[in-house]
Amino acid sequence: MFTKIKQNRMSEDIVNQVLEAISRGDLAPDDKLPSEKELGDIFGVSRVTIREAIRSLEQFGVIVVRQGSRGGAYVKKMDQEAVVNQIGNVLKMANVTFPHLAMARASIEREILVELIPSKITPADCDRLTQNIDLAEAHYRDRESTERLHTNFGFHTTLARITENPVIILMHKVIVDLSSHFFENVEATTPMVEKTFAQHREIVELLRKGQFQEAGEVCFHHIADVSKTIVDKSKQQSLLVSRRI
Amino acid sequence: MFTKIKQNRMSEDIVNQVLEAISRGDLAPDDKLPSEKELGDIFGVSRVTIREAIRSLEQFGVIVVRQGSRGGAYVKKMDQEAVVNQIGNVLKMANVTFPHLAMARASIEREILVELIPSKITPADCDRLTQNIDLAEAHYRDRESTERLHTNFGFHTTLARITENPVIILMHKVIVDLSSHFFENVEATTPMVEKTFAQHREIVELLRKGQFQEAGEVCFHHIADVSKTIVDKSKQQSLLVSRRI
DNA sequence: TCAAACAAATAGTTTGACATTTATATGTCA
DNA sequence: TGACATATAAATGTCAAACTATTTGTTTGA
Repeated sequence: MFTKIKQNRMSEDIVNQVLEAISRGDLAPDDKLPSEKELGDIFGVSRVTIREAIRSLEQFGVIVVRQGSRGGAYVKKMDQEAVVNQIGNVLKMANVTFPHLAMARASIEREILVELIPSKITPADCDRLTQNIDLAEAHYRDRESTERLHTNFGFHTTLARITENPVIILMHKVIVDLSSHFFENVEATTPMVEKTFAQHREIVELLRKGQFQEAGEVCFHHIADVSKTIVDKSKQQSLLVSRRI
Repeated sequence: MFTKIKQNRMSEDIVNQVLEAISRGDLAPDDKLPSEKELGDIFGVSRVTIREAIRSLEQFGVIVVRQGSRGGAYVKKMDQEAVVNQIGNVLKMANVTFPHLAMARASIEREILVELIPSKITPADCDRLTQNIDLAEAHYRDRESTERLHTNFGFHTTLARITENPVIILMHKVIVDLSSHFFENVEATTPMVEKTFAQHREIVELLRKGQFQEAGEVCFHHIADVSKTIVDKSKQQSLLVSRRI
């Protein structure tokens, strides 16, 4: 019926006003907020209060603060990477385990292939995916394992991006980012890596042929497979695969 | 190659130490941090610096601060609701539209039904779903429309919870919460509502019979349908269905 | 021309004071 | 004794003024 009110704290009020200004577009990325002193005059509060508001806004992720002569609080571009990082940070405090992430990822990617991509994908996208696999193989030949890992994830991220659905892209990237840590701590064996390349190629081929349903199945089981391998290997190395991230 | 270092700011250091303490479990939910004065002595900094750290931690969502006699900074329980809220806040600053949310939701729920639920669901779960529909119908008869809406969403949230996968549960709830605002601004017509009840019942029946694939399809199209209705109605009322949330 | 010194602007921090809020203890009166 | 008012104490909330540290632009001098 009634909603609880809580007046208190001027810094909160300032935070809200700034957030709204950004939301409205009155403050655009790279815009500079007035200096702490000026903000104090504008809002009629002391520098201390302004600084507290700035700390909140900074933690919220909407501004960056630089020191020095041309320093100050600058509105941050809320790009994908920033949003993913923020969400990732929040999720780290929840009790999420690798198997949960893996399962979610497998399911989301299947939907990406089966439902979300068909109306969007172009031959150019397929070419880009193929290039990605080629690059990953090159990295593997050159023994650049972290680069290879990164490129491999790039394959899946590219798939997500084809959907042009920011919700899907973001959720997928959050999951991939949080998962990647586990991959980095497991040495990849040759058959494992080559199987990955083969399955990636198979997926692209199916996509080119318009066999989205089949591509989705291959992808689902590909991710389930790889994740199972990671879980097994992690257990051997007694890593905390089932503990929180 | 190299990773950027950025020392500066004692409050940052304090934030990190507190976060780590919480992560380690040295600080559990409902624990009280020392008072600002004491923290100042502990870390060897002034109260102002402590307060800035506290504002960051508060915005991060890991503490709540109460004023007054038994006041202070208390470690917050990072429950599902809190995590969902945090992520929702972040997502509000991204350029997400209702159709994106709806599509993502339809896909995720199909996967929930097809892939994630079958190994988990029990007859008791089905009973709970049926009860939910009954309750929603009761609300509808009593003309309690917001209650009905809330209960209807509860049906889908219950489905997600059956997976026992926190990643899925969280992502789903974030999407539902962000979507709900659009539903609230559209008057529901009788045929629309009754169709929803019918489809919910159909889904439960299919689940009872173990026809998960079919249940998934029904659910997918149910959500797609309802969302399309919302989009159309919103356009009539010239709501910002395609603007950011 | 280049480098060192300087100047200006801005965030980072400290200190000390006072205001406000809230739970609890204390006191007073019926 | 019980209920209500009042005082008290322990927090957070806010302010003001100064000092420090850092960054950047500008001037100066060899």
